[in-house]
Amino acid sequence: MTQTDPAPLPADLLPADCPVPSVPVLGSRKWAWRIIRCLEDGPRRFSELRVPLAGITAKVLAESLRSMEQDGVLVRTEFDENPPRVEYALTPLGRTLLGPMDAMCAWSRENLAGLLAARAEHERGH
Amino acid sequence: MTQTDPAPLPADLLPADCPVPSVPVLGSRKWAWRIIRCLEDGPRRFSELRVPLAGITAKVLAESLRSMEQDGVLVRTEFDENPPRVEYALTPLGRTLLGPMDAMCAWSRENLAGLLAARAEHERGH
DNA sequence: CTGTATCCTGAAAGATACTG
DNA sequence: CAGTATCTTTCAGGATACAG
Repeated sequence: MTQTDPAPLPADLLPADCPVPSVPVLGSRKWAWRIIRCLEDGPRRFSELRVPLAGITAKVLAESLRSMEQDGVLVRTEFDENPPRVEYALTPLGRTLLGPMDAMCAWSRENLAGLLAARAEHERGH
Repeated sequence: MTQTDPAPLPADLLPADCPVPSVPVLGSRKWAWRIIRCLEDGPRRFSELRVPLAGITAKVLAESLRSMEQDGVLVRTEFDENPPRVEYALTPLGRTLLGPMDAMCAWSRENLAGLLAARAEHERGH
């Protein structure tokens, strides 16, 4: 930073192209990615989400949904009925995530097998 | 899990219903995203990486690099010199990540301010 | 049905000291 | 220079029980 390096990697290299260390909303929240996918085709109820998100607990699902609601990528709508009914839907902002996600999903589909193979190879060798 | 799950898949990698639950390599590793960015323009030495990755410890950087090497997205090259010199570079596979990452970075640039505002709003009001 | 309230675990990260 | 070795911390996630 205050040093005089011959050919250093500038400390501001990252902010120029990548403002954040990881992807907001999707980083550091295990289920966020899949939750968004499950809402892609329309609003879903709490219990509806639990089916495709096999294994998720109510607690974690509720936490994830609340967090994502605070980020503005989905909205929670509570209907005054009995039994209670709550729906979650992507916001317009949330929908803008789908494009970038598609790119990442395509990459994963194409390279997941190779990744697993590479890791297995390394584990055998050492 | 105490459940009797008939198909125990790598829960962090393989989807139940959605394409990909999270991004391999980039998910669940805080610094991976930025490390790849730092290698985008060419090989870098260990100490060179520590500059733009301000705050990362040697331990975490080494761990992250090892992990990513095992995934096959980067290679570690050790030169037999004194003082020791080691370079890290993206593999062709690693380079294929840059495209999808660009899409995500663009999204972040465009929406980060809005996200922070939305969260701040939620924390203030409710 | 849609959650909360607790308690617990585990993996990644950070702090610090040391080494070939 | 390029790491390793420990130790501690942190916090998302999971198990379970309970509630409006």
